[in-house]
Amino acid sequence: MSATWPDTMSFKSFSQRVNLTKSSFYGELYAMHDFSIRNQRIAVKNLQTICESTFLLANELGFQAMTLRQLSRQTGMSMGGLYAYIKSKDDLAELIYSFLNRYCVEVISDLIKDNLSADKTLVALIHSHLYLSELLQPWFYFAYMETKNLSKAHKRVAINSELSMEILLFETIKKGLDDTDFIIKPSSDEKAQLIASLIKAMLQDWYLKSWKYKKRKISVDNYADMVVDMSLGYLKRG
Amino acid sequence: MSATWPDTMSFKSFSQRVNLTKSSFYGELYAMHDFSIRNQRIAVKNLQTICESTFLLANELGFQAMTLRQLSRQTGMSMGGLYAYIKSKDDLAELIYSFLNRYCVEVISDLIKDNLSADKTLVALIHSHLYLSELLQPWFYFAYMETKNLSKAHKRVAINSELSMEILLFETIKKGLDDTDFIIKPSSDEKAQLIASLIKAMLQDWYLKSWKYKKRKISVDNYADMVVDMSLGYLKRG
DNA sequence: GTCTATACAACGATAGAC
DNA sequence: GTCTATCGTTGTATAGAC
Repeated sequence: MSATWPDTMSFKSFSQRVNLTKSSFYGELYAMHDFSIRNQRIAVKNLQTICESTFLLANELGFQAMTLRQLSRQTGMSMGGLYAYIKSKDDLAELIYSFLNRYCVEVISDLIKDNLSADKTLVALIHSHLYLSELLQPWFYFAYMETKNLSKAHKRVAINSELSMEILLFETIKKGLDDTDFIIKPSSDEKAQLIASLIKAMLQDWYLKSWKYKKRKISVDNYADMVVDMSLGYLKRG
Repeated sequence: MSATWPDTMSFKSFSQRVNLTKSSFYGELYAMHDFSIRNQRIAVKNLQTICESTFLLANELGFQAMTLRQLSRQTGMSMGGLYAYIKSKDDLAELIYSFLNRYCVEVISDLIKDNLSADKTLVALIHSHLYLSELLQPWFYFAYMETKNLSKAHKRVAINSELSMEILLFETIKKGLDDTDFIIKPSSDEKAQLIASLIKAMLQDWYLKSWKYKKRKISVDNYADMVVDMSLGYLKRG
């Protein structure tokens, strides 16, 4: 996750570059928070079980409706065992949310370092957001649906990070207008911002309705192409 | 809600046509379900209070997290008083969901009776969906976010009605391709369906992120124009 | 038609054994 | 590091007075 991004990005090449394996991913989660469990091998394995069970239950019933007794049954751990990893039920939601946030910021900020032209940056932003949400679909879905359950402080972070992708899109569109890569008539910041919002709505639908797209056998690459076509089509046409 | 729709539809003209007043709306809700309360005037007033309080709490905390004690406080009614209107907490969610569903089917089916050209139908579908969700924003938001809390039977209804708007869009796009109003290259049903999904994602963002658009002072008419431009732009360009 | 008072199940959380 | 047993709280729901 360091060299510049290639001009055409596929899900396959993205996955290879990010190189997200379960053990490295949950290893980072373990490293971030300081858990009372000292044995890393055991802790990482249990963290994975806890997170995946939470997604299974929360994405079916909602996080609030999910009880810790259900989670205990699903993970095969006891209530006491669970509480070795989480301070409270709310803490579990915040653990998941803040790790995802930190992880994504890392990947995306790595992406935009390269100083590409506006249209290439826009394409790269669309692709990488879709690919990242494809790799971490349950995490993205959970973060979107369960923001309500976060504490006030975390809620503010959630809203900011929700907006940061939109700001990136917006600034790229503005850059494209300045460089006359893009045309909007009549041109205005409000309009550029609205386009950014609409692009983000399309990006979010990929992980919010993933069951639908899987069922229709639409690949993330197909989806990305269509979003790019609609966005750039509009921006290049004027 | 009977005559044909005008060629250009604004939120104002839509509102006048649908003529949705609180008393008529909650009157219909009272008529649909049979409540034990015989005094219609009292019942309609209380139903409005209950629904609006539910939206206030559920859209802030989530429906599951909202307790009936909180709802009792918010409505100014006692627990016993509430239970004169609902059989259970889940019943409340289903009451809200199924009434919204019935109401929307009525309005939308009324709309597509007119046999307009594909592009006019598409514009009409986009406008009327946005306007309806603007008039009933808390209802739409609730229905989207709280589908998880419905019973299995209601969940299936929810998914079907979620798809029905998409099917309408899809069939309109296909009609436009047959009539060569629209161009997609290479043309395929999969692609037409994907466009329908993306349009719906943009429509949903209007009521899911309404706080954001209100804050930016973007009117539903502005939003509708942009969605139409992006959709028709793509479909007319090929 | 609405209230107060209460039943009782289920929840999150913890202490202490192992 | 994990389990069992248990605490206190809070939730949904109802019975009976008014």
